[in-house]
Amino acid sequence: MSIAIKEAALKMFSSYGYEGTSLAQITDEIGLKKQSVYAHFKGKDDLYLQVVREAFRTELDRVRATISLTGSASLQEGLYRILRSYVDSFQDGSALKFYLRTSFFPPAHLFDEIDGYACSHIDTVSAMVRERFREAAERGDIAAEAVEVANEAFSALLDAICVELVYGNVERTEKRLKAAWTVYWNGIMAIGAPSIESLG
Amino acid sequence: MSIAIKEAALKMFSSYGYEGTSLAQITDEIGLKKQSVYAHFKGKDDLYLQVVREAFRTELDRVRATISLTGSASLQEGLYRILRSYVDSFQDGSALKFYLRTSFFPPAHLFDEIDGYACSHIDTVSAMVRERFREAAERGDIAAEAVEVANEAFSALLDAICVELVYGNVERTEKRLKAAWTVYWNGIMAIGAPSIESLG
DNA sequence: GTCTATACGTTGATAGAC
DNA sequence: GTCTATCAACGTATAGAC
Repeated sequence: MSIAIKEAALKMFSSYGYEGTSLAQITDEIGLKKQSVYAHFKGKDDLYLQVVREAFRTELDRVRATISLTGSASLQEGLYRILRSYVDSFQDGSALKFYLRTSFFPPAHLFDEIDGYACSHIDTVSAMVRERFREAAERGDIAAEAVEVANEAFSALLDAICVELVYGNVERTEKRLKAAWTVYWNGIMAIGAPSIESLG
Repeated sequence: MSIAIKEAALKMFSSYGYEGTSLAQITDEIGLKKQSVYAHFKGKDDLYLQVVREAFRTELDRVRATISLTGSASLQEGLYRILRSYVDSFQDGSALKFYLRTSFFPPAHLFDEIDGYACSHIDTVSAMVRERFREAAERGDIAAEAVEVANEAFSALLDAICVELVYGNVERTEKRLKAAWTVYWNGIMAIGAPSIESLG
């Protein structure tokens, strides 16, 4: 039952936020009375933070698995598959949706704790992706001097996809992904390459 | 006094959200009692929606003025100045900060109205920027076939900058802007140009 | 573990004196 | 227009029967 509460909480919190979700709304989802929450959690904050920790863990595992699967693919294919995985895994009740909302606008009194988790998550993901760029540079697929810029720009691209997911819908996100990816890939291939103008 | 209430409301709402901000918190900011709000507004929703409308208007005016000022600049210079203006204008009590929060996660019972404003805002900004791309294509500064893709990717870049503003800080945003802009500009210049590989 | 009953603070909102 | 007083509703949280 404790996991049913956390599942319902994840769903409601990611749709309505911490302050916008009451314990009654959560328990109504699974046909329970709000008082029963206190048999499993110390209170609302405890429930929320447990959901935070599990969702962040789940989300990191998902990203790690996705990146791991791209090990044998080309850089181009691998990066694109990573981006696509975000679109594919975003839905109601998903750890990704909750992660995005709570990272962007955490409840003020829990900011420090959540910000710690969020920064750690971002750094870890960035480090894993950077490793892909490094390997690609070693193979000569991209310029060595492009690694840091490409990695930073990739995290920006990732955020842009996430924004469209929380803000718009899947169709709009597909369109954005297509355009931004084209520009991004052309852009990192041009770094360290002979410039267009000097060839003109 | 009515504008003082709206200023305080803008600040609190953008930091703590609709549900996370009480009328008492707003009036405390300016040494007023919460009951006095009802002499100027019908209620919390009325206050919030008036703040929404004014902030969206202010933000659109700001963007329009910025883009207008880039009329004589090159595409490269103009686009970069637009991006920079977001970084420069983001601060506590700014219409931009409020706009971002309420657009991303509006209170559920006001979703339809706010979503309407937000979509209108995005479409208007996108149209203004598209005009810059169109002019650049006419001058031959970019490929004609690049206009739509460049515009869509630019709005993605813009969102990525905004995410870093609400999420991180100005320094991190500067770093991201530098990297993402380099990749973006290289990327749109490569569209319609002879590919790197075909020159190798 | 879940329920009913209850406590208690805070919320948005109204009435009326000044 | 701002204040004090007051309200009903809802929030989190606790106590105790089953």
